[in-house]
Amino acid sequence: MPELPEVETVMRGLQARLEGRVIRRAEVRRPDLRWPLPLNLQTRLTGARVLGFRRRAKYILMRLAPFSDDAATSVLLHLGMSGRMLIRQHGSNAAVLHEHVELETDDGWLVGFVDPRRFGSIDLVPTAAEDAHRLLAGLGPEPLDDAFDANVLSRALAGRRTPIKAALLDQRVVAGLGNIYVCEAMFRAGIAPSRLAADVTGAQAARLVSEIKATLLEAIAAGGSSLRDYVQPDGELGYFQHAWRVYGREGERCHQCPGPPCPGVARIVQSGRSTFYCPRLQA
DNA sequence: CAAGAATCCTGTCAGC
DNA sequence: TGCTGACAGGATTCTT
Repeated sequence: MPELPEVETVMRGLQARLEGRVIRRAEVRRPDLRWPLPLNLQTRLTGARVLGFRRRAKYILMRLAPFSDDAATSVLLHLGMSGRMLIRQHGSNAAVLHEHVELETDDGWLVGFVDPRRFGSIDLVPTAAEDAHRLLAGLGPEPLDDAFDANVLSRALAGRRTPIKAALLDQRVVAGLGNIYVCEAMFRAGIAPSRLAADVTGAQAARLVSEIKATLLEAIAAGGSSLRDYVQPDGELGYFQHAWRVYGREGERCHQCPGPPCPGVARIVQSGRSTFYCPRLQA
């Protein structure tokens, strides 16, 4: 479930294992994921030292030290719907299904990119111009940045005749939210998902901003605290249990309705995707 | 232009 | 059990 908090947790796990290491061996096992992979990906990875990581929206950027004659390059990675990173020690391993890329570090660890649905992507980008990459250039503000505030959100929503749910999923409005965290943040902010973006008031935008930040921060904290070095015993990196208040809870009580019992979490479909919400608390 | 649908792909689960 | 259809955490591209 790679939305922003999961991607952040995956990135921290990669950082702990890869930062400062040299990639002794790289294996790119297919020519494409969502898009064609760079023809020189395997070559560029092999022998490269990993300098550091950063996250932008749901993308992970891994900076590589320059080879003698070229500019510093970053690997741009997106997990799509089903992408996972797998970390394990060299040796004693059966083949993993759908492991499309595998790295081996100079201290004997294997880092695998596993993605059954292949909606993920990997590209190379000059480190000096990471944000100019076509996949990053159009992204809206980072939700956890101070620059993402009520005014910024209000301006982004102004005039949009689309449901607030769809607007918050639009990565040009705010970058990093997905279906789960949008549902959770709207529930916490008491905003009905079908309300038109343009009709969200300034006060409601402020409430949304603060609940988006709180929801994401809590999830990141849960990921960091529930994983040892961000790796679970099975080697899966960065995924964790989290108790959603409404997501996936159709028919259950929301536990926040005052007075009479909650009528139950409702599920509707908006632009082809499930929305979970409390019909009484969200207006 | 904006908004919604269709699309890429595989795995899982409910229902028969 | 095996089959079928619905659905899944994303985001671009195609239609209206």
